[in-house]
This record gives sequence, structure tokens and C-alpha cells, in this order.
Amino acid sequence: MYIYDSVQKIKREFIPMIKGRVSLYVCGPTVYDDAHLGHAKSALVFDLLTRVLRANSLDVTYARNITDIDDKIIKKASQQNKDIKEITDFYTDAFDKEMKAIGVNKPDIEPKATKSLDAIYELIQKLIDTNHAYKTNEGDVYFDTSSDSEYLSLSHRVQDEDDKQQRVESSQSKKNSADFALWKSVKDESLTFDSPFGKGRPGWHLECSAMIEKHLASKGTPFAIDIHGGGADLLFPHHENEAAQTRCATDHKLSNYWMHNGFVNIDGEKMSKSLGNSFFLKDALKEYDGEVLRFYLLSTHYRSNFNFNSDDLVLAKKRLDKIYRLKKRLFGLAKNTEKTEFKDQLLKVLSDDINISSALALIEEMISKTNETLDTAGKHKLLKKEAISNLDYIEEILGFGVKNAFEYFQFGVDEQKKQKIDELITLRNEAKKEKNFELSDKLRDEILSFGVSIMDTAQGTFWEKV
RNA sequence: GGUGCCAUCGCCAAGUGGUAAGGCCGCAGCCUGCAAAGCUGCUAUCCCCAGUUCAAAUCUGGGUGGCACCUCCA
Repeated sequence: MYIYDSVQKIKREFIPMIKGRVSLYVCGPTVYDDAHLGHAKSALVFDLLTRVLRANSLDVTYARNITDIDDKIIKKASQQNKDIKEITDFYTDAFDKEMKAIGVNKPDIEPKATKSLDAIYELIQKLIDTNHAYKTNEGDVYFDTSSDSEYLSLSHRVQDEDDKQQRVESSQSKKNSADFALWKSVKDESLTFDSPFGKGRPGWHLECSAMIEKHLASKGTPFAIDIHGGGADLLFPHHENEAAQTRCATDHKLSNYWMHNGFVNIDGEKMSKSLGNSFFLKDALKEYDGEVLRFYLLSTHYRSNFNFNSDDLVLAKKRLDKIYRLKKRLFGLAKNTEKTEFKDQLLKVLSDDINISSALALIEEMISKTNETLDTAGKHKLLKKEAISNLDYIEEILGFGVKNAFEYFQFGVDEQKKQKIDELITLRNEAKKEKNFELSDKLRDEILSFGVSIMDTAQGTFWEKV
């Protein structure tokens, strides 16, 4: 297994700290709004990573947090005149449902900030005790970035030249402009907690460090966890700050490997709410099968920036269709887990920093080869068995082809239409039997007007939504 | 302004020192009553310039053009 480490900026062989075991932590959503395509991309990337690690016989513990303490949540709650918890529960549930729709497995642990306050207090206290954090007159607690000689080593940033000046001009009581809040003193709002540092809320960066210590960190190892992941935008300042907190408060560094997935843009523009519908995953799911979205969002390398547009999405669907057509062709055959060369090769390329393009090329070559043999030697039992085993593996490791093939091709067609189409097909087949091709072609035109295509096969006539 | 990333066929997209994967689209053919699906065949020397090397899309330098981060952000 090889992983590109975005801190060292090289591809490194992945060697877990504890043989055979992997701890993976990914920054999850702040539950104040619907998930957008970027959330989906990140969740998909690390879902795939987890599957690949497991396929390599590694025992993975995957944690993805839910940030349920945040100013944006409070703002939303007051705007809608609702309880904080009502908001966070609503968006957490929605997130779960949407993730499921795109085939993202649930992480092993989903820690919430509100349930991790003990760890949060403990970490802040440690940072104060070791002089890495200080309290201000306003009651805030800040991390002292100047106390950490390795600060900015993660994101490779250079200290801002204007730092001194900013400090002078700033009315804040921060020691350095780069210092960030571990604890924000708040007295007059709905979501506050009584901590040893007074009433207030924890800083966002701190949550992750604390939750990792509480839920995932190994003791006595040089790093708390093996892999830390998230969107590329989190490298600075979020991950930089997380790393600083952990290294200063504990006897280990935060993570051995860092992985950052690229951005999702829409039609060449950065995502923003003003661009409308396609921004939210829930809206995309109304128009497209969740698995098509999964395939599309995963179809380019995870580190590249992704340009979401409907033309490419259609292209992705056509590729996924090929998997399903083969599945349809082999419908009804028993599952099996036979070893095949294809499976070895697939795992090999995916284990190379998730080379999805090579994986898809292998899959498409396998499909072509299988179809070709099926065309010329349709009754080849060994080949069919092997093909089934290959398809099962693609389902397991990539989550492609998990549905019933017939249902997949009929996505978004209601029962009434389905019935009508079936009736027309029956009529057409009767006409065909009587060699009344004029009528059968007329019936086909009628069927096509439902926005479907039909195909006559030895097993009967099937239709697919176009 | 600072830091970093990217530039491969009409489109999407791998490959990062050994002579350009795969998909879409297109064209020709097989199959089909005709189609659809499937199959076969055909289509690029890798933004520009210079250099290193027996050998470069792949390394170095310069240029041009995109983009991201530097404030909350997946």
C-alpha cells in the first residue's frame, strides 16, 4: 500500500504503527446545513480508502467526527427560532441518509463535540499547564503559536511578515496574530458550557485533537493515529492547529500520514450557494441515481480538483452502465469468491495511492474481454464464474454495481410508466412474431417516446432509461 | 503581495526516465428483420523554449496559460 502524504509531499509506503491495524480520522461535517458535493467527495474518498485498506487485510478503525458546536449552528437556530439540538439532529440525520444513498459506509466511530467535552477540557488544561496556552482578560483561552517551534511545519507556510505590526494594531489581547482560540468565552448565547475556564464554547480546531485523543489515539506510539484526512482546504489552518495542539499537549505527534482530497468545483467555478441547485447533494440525488454520483465523484483521482458538470456526469453514467450490463448478462448466476488475476491487479492499482483511473481501465478491459468471450462461447461456465467473482469484488471494494441491474436501469421511472412500457413490449413481440415489422417498429417508437431504449436479447426484450 | 498546484487526442482522464492506459464522441465493419446492446478495427508524441541523458510527457531552468490557499470552509 502506498499513500501520498500531503505533508511530506511524497508518495510513501504505508506502514501502520501497529502491525495489521490502522487508525484513520477524517474531519467530518459541521451540521448546520445540507451536505454539498464537496462533503460527498471527501466522504467517498475516505470510504474508498477504508475499503482498500481492508482489502489489504488491515484491521481499520475509521473515525469521522460530527461538529455539533459551532457559531454557524447557533446562527441558524436563532434564525429559524429552533433549538440547537433540533438543528444538529436534523442535519446529522440528513447527512446519514445522503451518505447512504451514495454508498458510503458508516465510519466505525462518529464522535460528536458535545459528547467529548471531557476530552476537550483535559486538552486545554494540559496546554495551559505546559505554557502553550494562555487566558486573556476577556476569559478566552488561546493557543500560543510562538511556543511551538514546529508551528507551520505541516502546511509549510512562512511566518507572516506583517505579524508584528498586526499585533500592535490589533485591539485583541492575542499574543501573536496567528494564535487561535481553544476556548471562547461566551455568556449571552444559547449554546454554552460550564468549563474550568468559565462559560463558553470550545474552538473548532481543538475539537478534533481532543476527539482523536479520546476515541482513537494509541498510547506509547510516536503518532496518535496512522492517517488523518480531510479536504485540501483544511490543511491550513485547521490541521496545522490540530497538529500543534496535539504535539504540545501530549507525548506524540498527531498523525503519521496526512491525506487531503481535492476540491469540487461546479462548471468551472468554485462552489457557492448563489450557483443554485447542484450545490447540494440532496438536489443532485433527486436527479441522479446515488450510485451514478458515487461513480462520477470517484472517477478521477482524489487529489485532483474535480469539476462537476452534467456532461461529465452523463459520461460517468455510461461507464457505470457497462458494469451493470455485464451484470445483467450474468444475472441469476451464483455468487462466488474465486481468486482471479483481475482481482489481484485491481487491488494492486488501488493500493497505489488509490489509482482509480487505472482501476477503471482494468475493469473496462475485463468487461470487454468477458463480453467478447460470452459472444463467441456463451456457455463457457468457468468464464462466467470468474466474471461473477470479478463483479462481486468490484462491488465490495469500489461499491459499483451493488444494485439489481434491472432496477438500476429503471431509475426514476414510475410504476405506471413501467407497466405501460411492459404492455407495449408484449404487443411489439407479438407483432414481431407475426413478422409485422411495420407495426413492431411503430410500437418501438412509442416505447422510445417514454425516454427509454430497448434491446432484444436471447433472454427476452429489456428496456433501459436513457 | 506570500505559498503551492496544474497544463496529455474534440471531451473526461491515467502514466512521472525506456519509447503515450481506459472511457465518451466520431468513422468503418460483424451481429440484428431493422435497431439497441455487445464485439472488431481506425484516430494524440504529451502548452512553448533551452538544457541534462544512450533515452524525457516524465528531471532542471526560463516563459505562457489556468487554479487554489493565505478569513469560515470538505
